[in-house]
Amino acid sequence: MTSRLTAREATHFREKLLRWYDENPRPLPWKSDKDPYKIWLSEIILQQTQVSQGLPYYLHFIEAYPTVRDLADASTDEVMKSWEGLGYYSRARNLHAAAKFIANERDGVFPDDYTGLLELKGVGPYTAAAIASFAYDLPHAVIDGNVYRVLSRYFGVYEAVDTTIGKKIITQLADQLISRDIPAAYNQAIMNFGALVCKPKAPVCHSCPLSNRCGAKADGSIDLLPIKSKRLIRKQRYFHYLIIIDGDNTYIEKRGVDDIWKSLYQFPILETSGVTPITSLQNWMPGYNLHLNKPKTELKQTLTHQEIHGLFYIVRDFNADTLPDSWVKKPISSLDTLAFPKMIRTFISDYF
DNA sequence: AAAACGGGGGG
DNA sequence: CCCCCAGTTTT
Repeated sequence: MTSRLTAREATHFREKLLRWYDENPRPLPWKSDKDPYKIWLSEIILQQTQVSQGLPYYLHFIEAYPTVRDLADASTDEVMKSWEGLGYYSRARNLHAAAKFIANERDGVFPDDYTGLLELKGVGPYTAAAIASFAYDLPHAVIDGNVYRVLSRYFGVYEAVDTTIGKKIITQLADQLISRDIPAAYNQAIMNFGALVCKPKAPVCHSCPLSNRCGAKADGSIDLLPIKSKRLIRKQRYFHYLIIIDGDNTYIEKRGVDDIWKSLYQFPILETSGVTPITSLQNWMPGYNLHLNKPKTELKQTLTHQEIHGLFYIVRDFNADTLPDSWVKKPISSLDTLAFPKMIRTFISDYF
């Protein structure tokens, strides 16, 4: 399936959109100059993240790591701490890896074309197009959630956009629509337009400069588009955390497994498949008879594909002979400087 | 092609 | 409660 537009259709869309953007600019700090480092950083932070949520993190990163070399020279723990609370932590790990790659293998010089950008860890088609256009004025069309929505509505795309065919249709449309003269402005324009006018819910069609030729508007299918086919299944998990009080110290470990929250810290953990609180460590440390009091606190955190139930047990008389190698004894006061998942950070703040 | 990966905000 | 967010990587 191909979606070819006439030059007239494309020009109309493009010019209406650019005119709207002229009248509705959105000043953001990373747009003030064309520093690819700042643009890259902002784009990674904004992946699946709203501007309002990512902005404080961006400001912190720029201050803590003014250049890609500063970021490359930071420790993993420091970078993870800077990212704490923002979610999708692979972004932080990939960001750090890419910074080291640029600083050490490329002498601090950013790739300056789409293909080169794509080789950076954490940079996919969207981010490569964004950097290529914003930093280098190259004509690569960004395709993000806004673009899927705007184009599927305007051009009446009823193919689900989360399928190969649906993505291809949107991509072909986007590639025909982007301005060859001012690709950066065009990309900014369509994303802002999607965020402010052609919104997911309650789009502002009455003041939309494109509504007179909008396919979805014409057949009343605005709230049906874009169509998505996949539905979400959420798994329940039960994490039992041992808060071992040893004077002014406690024990923590770093999550290194292939699972959520990799590279963040946690208290010693036992996972069960059911809700029932545990009362001993028999299944994990056979022969060690320790009675666990009922959890001091229970917290729940909902992630995209799982719901985590955190049960926090206070243990004051822990004296097992041997401890797992991964456990590290730390002063309770030092926990502030390490990165923990949101739920654990909440517990620490409330309890200590 | 599908699943996994966080956390916050809006209706 | 469900959907969405300036998506990418892994399976």
